[in-house]
Amino acid sequence: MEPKPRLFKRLASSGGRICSPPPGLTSAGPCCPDGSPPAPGLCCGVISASCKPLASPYPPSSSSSEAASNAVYTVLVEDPASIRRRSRRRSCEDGAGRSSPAGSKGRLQLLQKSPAHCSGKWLPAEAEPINGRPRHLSDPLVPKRLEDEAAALRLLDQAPLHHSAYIPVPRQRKLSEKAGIDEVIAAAVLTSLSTSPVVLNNPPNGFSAETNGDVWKEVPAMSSSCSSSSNNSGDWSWDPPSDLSTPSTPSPPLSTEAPASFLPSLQSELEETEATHFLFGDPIPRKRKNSTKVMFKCLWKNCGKVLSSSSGMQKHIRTIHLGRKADLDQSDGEEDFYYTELDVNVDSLTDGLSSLTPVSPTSSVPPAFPALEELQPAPGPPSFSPDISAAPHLSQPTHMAILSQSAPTSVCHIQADHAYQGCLTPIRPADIGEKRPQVPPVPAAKGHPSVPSSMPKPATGTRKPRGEAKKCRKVYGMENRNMWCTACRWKKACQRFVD
DNA sequence: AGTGCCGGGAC
DNA sequence: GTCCCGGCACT
Repeated sequence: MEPKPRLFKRLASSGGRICSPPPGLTSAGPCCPDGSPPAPGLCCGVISASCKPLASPYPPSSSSSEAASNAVYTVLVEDPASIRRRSRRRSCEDGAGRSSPAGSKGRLQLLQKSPAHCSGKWLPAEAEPINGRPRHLSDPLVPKRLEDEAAALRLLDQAPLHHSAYIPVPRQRKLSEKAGIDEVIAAAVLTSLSTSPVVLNNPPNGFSAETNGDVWKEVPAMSSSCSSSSNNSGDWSWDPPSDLSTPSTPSPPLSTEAPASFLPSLQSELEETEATHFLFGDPIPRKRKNSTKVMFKCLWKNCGKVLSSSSGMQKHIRTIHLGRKADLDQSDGEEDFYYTELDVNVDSLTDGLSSLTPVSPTSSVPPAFPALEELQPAPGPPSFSPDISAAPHLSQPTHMAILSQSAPTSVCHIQADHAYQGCLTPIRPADIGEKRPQVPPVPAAKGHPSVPSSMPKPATGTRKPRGEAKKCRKVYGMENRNMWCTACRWKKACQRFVD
């Protein structure tokens, strides 16, 4: 994936906010709406609609991002001297900090405003060249406060518009170590800033006021919710233990493997879907009543274990259900699909916590499945976004309709099917339907240790009575065999429409 | 006959 | 371990 061209596209077309040296000025000076300087010698501005990419000096073989990096855009900036808007033309450097040959004539710091992705597409903090050289957060020449603000702004601009509480689940997160550190710093700053009452009362769409000074006040809200809390996607993997007792949503582990199985051709489509989820779904309450505590419930079939920390739950799932090594902290994020977050009224908590499956009326239960969100008008978290790509086949409308029709408890059915997919080995070329998330073996079928003995078990030697439920063959027909659950395809007991 | 899926085999 | 399929039980 090459995020940069898209970044530019969006930035250019959607009034992307940037920082640029004030006209005729190179010295630093407050010029942002609230008076805080975005960076030394830079002014805030908005890319106007009349962007005109220049011919790229690069050879034809150069990437589009390179071409984009040389584009000249008309930028509306606040002139610090006259405090009036001016139209300027600036040569843009691409967001990754690669200076274009034309970089000498313009120093733009792009503050990405892509609403769709908090995921690994954001730009490393140290990669934004200012005044001709890369500026790193650790740069001693940069005042600490500016560092923090810059980091906060970067996070802000990478956060989705309108919905600080809506968390996208990234399909892929691969952050450089440096970038990760910068994230942590920025997240810490934002966290501290997010305690402002202004933040908590922000209207979801407050961000639309691009040029309004208020937008800056909202920075903490937007980015903090994205970076340090309410993230079910795992975009922001920093999940300090101290955070676990706070009413934050789980911070899923880095997922760097899962995306490997995704069809490249689906990438862009999935991204759009992701963005949609981001904008319209997955609300996770940022603020919870003091009387409630966030718990994490294992959704694994017949498990239902409830833990108080996301990391604990992930470990539980990873070790107990996924059969992975406990000592491996590395996770591909798959665990995210198997637990949900519960807002539990602390008062109702009892000793038997592990056996509880409390569901508070105010609970925000993240759909264990991305596609399910579309079926839920009520705010529910991504899961994935949850990773929408985790179940590409379910994104098919017809499929969804069928599922929702024949499976009142869609989650259960999907989970079951999902579970059986764990038996899949990656992808047989002929069967696109195989492109499903790799999921652990279904506990019921394998007699997982964690499965309670109460699990109904057909007497050995006797055939399981045929169920009443329609099976994949009937539902989808032979012609849509690729839509069958794996079990059905293998002539095994159907795992999607279980009886 | 059509379907569900067990049991076993190939890989 | 995954994946497939013969063949039996059931409708």
